Amino acid sequence: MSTFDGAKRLERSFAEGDPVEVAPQLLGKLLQRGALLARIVEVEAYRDGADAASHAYRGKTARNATMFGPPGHLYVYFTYGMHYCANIVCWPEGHAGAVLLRALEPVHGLEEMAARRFSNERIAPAPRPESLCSGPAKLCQAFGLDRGADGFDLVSGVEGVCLLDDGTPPPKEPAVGPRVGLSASCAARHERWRWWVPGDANVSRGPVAR
DNA sequence: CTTTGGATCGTCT
DNA sequence: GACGATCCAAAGG
Repeated sequence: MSTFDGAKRLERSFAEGDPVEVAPQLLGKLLQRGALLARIVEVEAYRDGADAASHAYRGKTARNATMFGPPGHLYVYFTYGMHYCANIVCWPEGHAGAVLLRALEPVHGLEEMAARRFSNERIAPAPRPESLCSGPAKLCQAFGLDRGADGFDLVSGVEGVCLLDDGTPPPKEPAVGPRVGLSASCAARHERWRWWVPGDANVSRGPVAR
């Protein structure tokens, strides 16, 4: 598990706090898996029993158990019958919270990402780089993350996936807005707990994207 | 350009 | 039995 270009692993303490505080700080950090490397450009925060949009809202279950575990681990869930989404677990063990990775800027391994995203068929023309990781399910597909990756430790990186810091600071003034995909009846749909790098081409296309 | 509908199944009511 | 922390292709302006 080699790091990249002198980038350093994130400390576990980085994820020990409130996901609403941690999320914007993750903008600019790197996700690595083998030769794959990409920079985080869009995130959302999810809390616990006080956040009606969170998987942890109604307590611990088999699906969301990782959210209640120690910080700095990967929480991957299956949704819509065909997609996976990846989160970074926050808060100390026993307290559930996470940051959803919504979009990444591909840095290395674009061809491998494209191969996972667009299996078989067309090798050329090469897909636009912004089509590889510009959504929570897209980035999971590009990185090959599924329920088998749930619980991976992103700090030690022992399972082959880790978070790195190459010194790039988060934006001083990140763009902010409401979270994407919440139903009209969700009590927490107005919370502005989505952050992204202003103007980044890899940010997901949502109702109020960009 | 924007809008719509289909795919597809684990999870919780 | 209903509903997703989604994506894509196709249809409509």
